[in-house]
Amino acid sequence: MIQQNIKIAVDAIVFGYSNNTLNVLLIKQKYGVLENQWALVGGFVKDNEGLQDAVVRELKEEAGIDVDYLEQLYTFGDDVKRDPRFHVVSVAYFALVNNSVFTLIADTDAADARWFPVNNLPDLAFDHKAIIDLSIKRLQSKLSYQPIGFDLLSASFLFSELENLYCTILEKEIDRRNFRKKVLNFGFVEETNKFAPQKSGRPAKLFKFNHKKYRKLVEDGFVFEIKFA
Amino acid sequence: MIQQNIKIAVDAIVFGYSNNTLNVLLIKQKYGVLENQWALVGGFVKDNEGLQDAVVRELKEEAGIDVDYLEQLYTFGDDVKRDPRFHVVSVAYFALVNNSVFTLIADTDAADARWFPVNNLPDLAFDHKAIIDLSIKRLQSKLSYQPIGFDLLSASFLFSELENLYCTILEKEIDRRNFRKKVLNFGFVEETNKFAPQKSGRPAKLFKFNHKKYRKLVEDGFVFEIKFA
DNA sequence: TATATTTGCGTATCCAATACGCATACTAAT
DNA sequence: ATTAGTATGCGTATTGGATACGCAAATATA
Repeated sequence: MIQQNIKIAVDAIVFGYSNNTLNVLLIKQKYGVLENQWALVGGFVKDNEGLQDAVVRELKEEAGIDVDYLEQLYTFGDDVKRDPRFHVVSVAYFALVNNSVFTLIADTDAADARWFPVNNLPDLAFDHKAIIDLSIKRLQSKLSYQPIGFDLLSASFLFSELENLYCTILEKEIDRRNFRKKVLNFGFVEETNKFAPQKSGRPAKLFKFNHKKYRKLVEDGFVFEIKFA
Repeated sequence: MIQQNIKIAVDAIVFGYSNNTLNVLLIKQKYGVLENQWALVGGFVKDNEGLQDAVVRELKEEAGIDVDYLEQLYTFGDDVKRDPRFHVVSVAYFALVNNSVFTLIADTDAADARWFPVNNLPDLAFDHKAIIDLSIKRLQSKLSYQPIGFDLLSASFLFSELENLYCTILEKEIDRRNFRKKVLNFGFVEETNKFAPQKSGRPAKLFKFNHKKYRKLVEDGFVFEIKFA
């Protein structure tokens, strides 16, 4: 049997969107080496535990949440000193939660969990800042060719919310009217008969993302894509 | 210190292109558990060795090559029994070699190395078949938004070769004339004053991919993209 | 009643992708 | 020689989707 002194960890970069701001979930552990240090949700993989299972477990233990979207991002292990204690390879996962989860984050036994706006992050443990930077790039590019923006909103949402989400995350100006036309043309974003609680201006209909219709379209060869000049 | 009985390995999926065929590099190890079994190039990461360093080392040891393109593909570790002996997480890397490397592969001390056409693979060790399938999908999609096709050809190449490469890998028909127009329009594929050894038909100029020009264009905001109906 | 504000729909324009015609330059066969 | 065959290289017409706008509708507020 091979002798090897490398540990495997997983980390989760969880994004939430609220009030026109993109946020990342960070935790401050109550005990251990990372006490008093903000860090990504994560920890060591257990023997006979799958990687994704490990992430799901850590998300539950440390932040008390289930996420809406989860995919592997990248495995960090080129710098053997990224953890100063010993050689750790970390498999980072990219996760999204919708607005209702966003509002419900609470501290757990293990850690203090909080949302931080991506452009106002505290000092972070290890190379977690670099990992978050990579995730943001991934989120930006994914937004263009996969309908993951909907995972950051509530089940029903306003067009202006969807539009602002794209604007703020991609840091681009987009034409409201052309955006609407294009998205409605896809056919999987449907208007409901409900209206949003009134603010100012003309009352706005609530819309829904029809997952079933989207899957069907993809099966028939549809390729999602949203671009801006 | 944490106790953990998981091993970390790396695997490389190396693609080569020749005679209108996409090939994968496989090895049959001369000793050990994988004797007489075709498998991807790979092995366990050493203590205090970076992941990418490990891949580069294995490629040299087992196949005697340096690759032209290398990037992390995916980390396989959801199935804790993917290696029946013990729990192994494998970080898979995606690699490309150009035509001159392709012709030079030789057996090494460690293993017998051979190219196999992707549509005619032998039985493979572990989950290596699934890993290759994923790589092919990655190659197909990368071809559309990164100029990696050039890494599979010689330094100078015919337009028909580039064209066939796209056709065979993407399994699509494309209009020769429009393809040529589009690629030349990019500005980083330049004609040389050399001609290819004559076959039949009108003599064809050799072309080159100008890396420097490409990088400059990208800096100025150029986004590579090649699509087919 | 006027003003501000946001929503929702429609049309004109333009550019890049597509479809396709055809001359060119060679080899090979008769 | 002449003809057929083959692959290269260049050009133009068409079109469909992205872009740029104009503007009416429906509410709150002053």
